[in-house]
Amino acid sequence: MSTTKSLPLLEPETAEAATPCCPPLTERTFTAEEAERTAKMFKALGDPVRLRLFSAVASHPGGEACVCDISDVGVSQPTVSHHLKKLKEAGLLSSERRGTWVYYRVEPSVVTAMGNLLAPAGN
Amino acid sequence: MSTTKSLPLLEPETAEAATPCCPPLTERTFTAEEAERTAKMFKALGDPVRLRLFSAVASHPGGEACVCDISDVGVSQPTVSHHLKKLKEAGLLSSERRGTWVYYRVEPSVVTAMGNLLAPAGN
DNA sequence: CATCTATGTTGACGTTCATCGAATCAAGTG
DNA sequence: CACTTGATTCGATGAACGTCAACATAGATG
Repeated sequence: MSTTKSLPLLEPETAEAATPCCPPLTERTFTAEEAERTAKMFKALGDPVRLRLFSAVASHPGGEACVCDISDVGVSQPTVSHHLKKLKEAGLLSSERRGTWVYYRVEPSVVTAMGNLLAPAGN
Repeated sequence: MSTTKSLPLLEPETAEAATPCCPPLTERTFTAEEAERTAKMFKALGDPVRLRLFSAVASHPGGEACVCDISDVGVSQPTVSHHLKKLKEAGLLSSERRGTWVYYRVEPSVVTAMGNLLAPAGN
C-alpha cells in the first residue's frame, strides 16, 4: 500500500506506534513529532466501533477474545476486521491465530501509558 | 454569550460530550451509545495539532494559557481557533476572555475521567 | 482433494475532516 | 477613533476515514 509522505518518519505498522512515547500532557508542550505519534493512539479509540471492539476484548476474561465473540457491533465482518487492524497498528491490541480462530488481546502497557498521559499520578 | 461562568459545566450543546460517561474500558463491553459519546473525547485528542494545543495549555503554569502563547503550531490563526473550539466542544478545555486576550484552561475532571477509562485504579 | 468456516485483504464509493485564504465580526484598549 | 486579539464564516481542496461487496487465505474436516 505504500503510504506516501504524510509521515516524515517511521511507520512500521504494528510496532512503532506502540512505543511508550511521551510525558504527561501536562508536563510540557508536545513537539510536532510526539504529537503525531500520540495522536494515532487517541485516534484509534476515536471511533465508536473501535471503542466497542476494544472494550469487548478488554473486558473479556483474560483480556483476550476471539473475533467471533466480539463481532456483533452492527457492521459487516470485513469492517470489523478493518477496525481490529487499526487497533493493532496503534499498538493497543495484538492478535494470534489458534487453530480456526484468531484471538485479540489487549496490550496493557500501552493502555496504561495512554492513561498516564492523561492522569499522571496525583492529578 | 457568557453567562456567569461560576462552574465547570458547559454550553448546552457541548455539555453532552463532556459528561463523565462510562466505566473503565476493561469492565464491560460498551453500548453503542456509550461508545458514541466516549469516542468524541478520544477523537478530539486524535489530531496532532489539537494534541499540541492541548498540551501547551495543560503544561502552562496554572493550567491555563492565552491563545497568543500557544498559537505557534504551524497552522493559520483560523485553524488554531477551529481546533480550540473542537477541544472545547469535547469538554477538554474551557475559555474565558480577560481584557484583550482569551485564556484557555484545562478541565481537569474530564481529563481525569478519560484517564480512568484507560487506567482504572490499580491496573 | 474438496469443501466448509473463520478471518484477512482489496478496491471502490461516499462522507467527513483538516486546512487554507480572505473577509468580517466582536470585544477590549488606548 | 484606530488598533489588537481572537472568533466566525465562506468556498475550496485534498486527504483520511468508514463501509461494503467481492475475493483470498488458512485451518479443520470430510
